[in-house]
Amino acid sequence: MATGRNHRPATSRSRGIPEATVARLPLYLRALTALSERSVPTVSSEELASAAGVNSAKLRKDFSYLGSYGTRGVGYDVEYLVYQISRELGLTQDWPVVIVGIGNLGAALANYGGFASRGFRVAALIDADPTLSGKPVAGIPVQHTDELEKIISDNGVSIGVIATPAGAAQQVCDRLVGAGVTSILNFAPTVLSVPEGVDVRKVDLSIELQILAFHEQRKAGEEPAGEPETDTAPPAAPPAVAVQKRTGSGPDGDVPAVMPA
Amino acid sequence: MATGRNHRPATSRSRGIPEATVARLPLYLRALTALSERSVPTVSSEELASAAGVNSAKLRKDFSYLGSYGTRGVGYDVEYLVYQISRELGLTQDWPVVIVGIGNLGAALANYGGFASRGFRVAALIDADPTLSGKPVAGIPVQHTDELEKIISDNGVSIGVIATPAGAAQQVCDRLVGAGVTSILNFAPTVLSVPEGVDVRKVDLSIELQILAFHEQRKAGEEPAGEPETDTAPPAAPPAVAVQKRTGSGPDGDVPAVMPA
DNA sequence: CCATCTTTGTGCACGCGTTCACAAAGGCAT
DNA sequence: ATGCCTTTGTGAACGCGTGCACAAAGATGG
Repeated sequence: MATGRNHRPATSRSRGIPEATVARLPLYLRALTALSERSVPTVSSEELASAAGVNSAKLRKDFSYLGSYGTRGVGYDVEYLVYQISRELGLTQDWPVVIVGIGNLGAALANYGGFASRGFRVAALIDADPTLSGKPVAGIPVQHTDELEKIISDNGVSIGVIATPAGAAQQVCDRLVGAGVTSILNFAPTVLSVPEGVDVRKVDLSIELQILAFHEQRKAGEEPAGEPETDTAPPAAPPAVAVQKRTGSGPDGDVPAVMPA
Repeated sequence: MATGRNHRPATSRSRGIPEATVARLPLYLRALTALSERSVPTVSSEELASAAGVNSAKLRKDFSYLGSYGTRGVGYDVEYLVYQISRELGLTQDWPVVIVGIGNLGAALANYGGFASRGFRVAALIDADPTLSGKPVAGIPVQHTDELEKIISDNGVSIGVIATPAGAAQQVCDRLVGAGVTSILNFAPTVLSVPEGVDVRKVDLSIELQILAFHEQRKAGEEPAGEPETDTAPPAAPPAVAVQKRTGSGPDGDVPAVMPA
C-alpha cells in the first residue's frame, strides 16, 4: 500500500511486517516469556524455533522484519526480545475489551486467564438477558446491552469479543462498530460484514472440527488399502438439472441428512 | 508427499484438494445449509460467495476441485452441493469426540450446539479432578482421566479436544495419541508435539487478541498524526552482550520493564 | 432449430510465504 | 592479535493461493 512492495525499508524496521509474521509473534513471545521465567539469558534461533514449533529460518526472517536484534555467534537476548515483541504487538499498553454474550462461552472467556494477562483487561461484560444484569461473572457484573454504546465510549474500548448466538452476532457487531470498536474477535458461527478499517478475526469450533474430520477421513481412506484408489465408488448421482431436491438417502449407507432440523 | 504436486488429477477429483480450499468448505456448507432451510433450490457462485464472504472466482475454483457440479447459466443445486461438501468433509459419518478438561471452557464446549450437530457427537467428557467424576455436564457424566484409554478404545474415538490448562496439555495429548487419537483440537495455550500422521489444530484466544492489538496499534499510530513517524522514540538499548542475567524480576505481572539499560 | 444471454470452469499471471544455503559478523580460545 | 567456530541475517528460488478475464457450456426465448 503506502510502502509499495519494498522488501525491507532500508534502515528502519516496522512498516511492512507480513501478516504471517505477525501471527507468529505471539507464539515467539510465549516461548520467550517461558524462558524468561526460567531466567534463561539468551537463546538461539534454533532453540527458540523448536520451542515455538516453527522452522528456525522462518523465525530468523520473522525477527529480521522487526530489526537486527540478536548477536551473531550467540543468539538473542531473551528479555530484550520479549520487550521488543511486546512493544511491536502493542502489548505495552492496556487494551480494554468488552465481551458481548455471557452464555457458557462468554463466561468461560471472562474467566480465561489469558485475557487478563498481557495487556488485555476485561472492561465489561454485556448481555441482552436482563436477568443476568448485575450478576457478577468472573468478578465482573454483567451489564445490559442497552448500555453498550456508553460502555464502549466511557472506557475507550476498541476491541470487542462477540460470544452471542449466531443470530444476534451481526446486530451486535454493527452496534460495536457504530460505537467505535475497530477490532472484533468473533466466536459466533457467522460471517460478519463490517466497514473497511475494521478488523475481524474469527474463531469457529465447528469449522476446525470439520477440517479435522476431512483429514481424518482421508487418513482412514488411505490406511487400510495402502493404495491410492483413485475413486472410492462414487455413490452420488450427477448434478442432473432436474433432480428431486431431497435425495432419498437410499443409496448411501448412512444418513446424509446432515442438517439437524 | 504421496500425491506429489499434481495440480489436478486429470479426470477424477478428490486427491489433491488444497488446504486453503478445505478450510473454506465448512463456510460454504454453512451458507448452503441456510439456503437449504429456506428451500432455495439453486444459487449462483456470486450469491453464495457473497453469503460466505469470499470472492466468487475463489469459490468457483474451490468447487472445481470437488468436481464439476453446477450448471452453466443457472448455478449450483443447493441440496446436491450440501451433500457433496458434507461427503467430502466426511460429515456423512458419525465422529465421536472426547473433550478433556472440563473447566469453564470445556463445559462451554460440551454445551456448544455446534458440536452435537453436523456429524459430531460428544462421546465422553474427561477430567482429572475426581470430584467432578460422575457429575453430568451438558447431560453427559464426567469421567476420570484414568479411564481415558478405555474410553477412546471402546468408542473408537479418533478426534480429541484438549481444554486443559497449558501444563497438562502435552501429557494429555500424549495419552490421547497413545490411545489411538489421530486428530486433536487444542485450546490450551501450548505448542503440542505429536508424531507424524497426527493432525493438530490450535485455537488460541490469546494469540487472536494479540494479532488484533497489533493492527489496532497500527491503526492508532497512523490516524492521528497522519505521518509515518519512522521511530517512536526508541527507548531500547542494543542487545549488549554482557548484561546481568536476572533483571530485577520484581514486576512480573505487569510492566515488562525489561530494559537492561 | 437457432440466436442470445447467463454463469460456470479454468488458464494465466502475480504476489506472498517458505525454505535453502551462504556470506557476514562477532565471540572465544590460543 | 589472530584464526576458528558459532550463529545471525538475507538473497534467491520455489510453491501455493488469489484474482482476472475469457472461452465453453448450457438454458431460454423466439
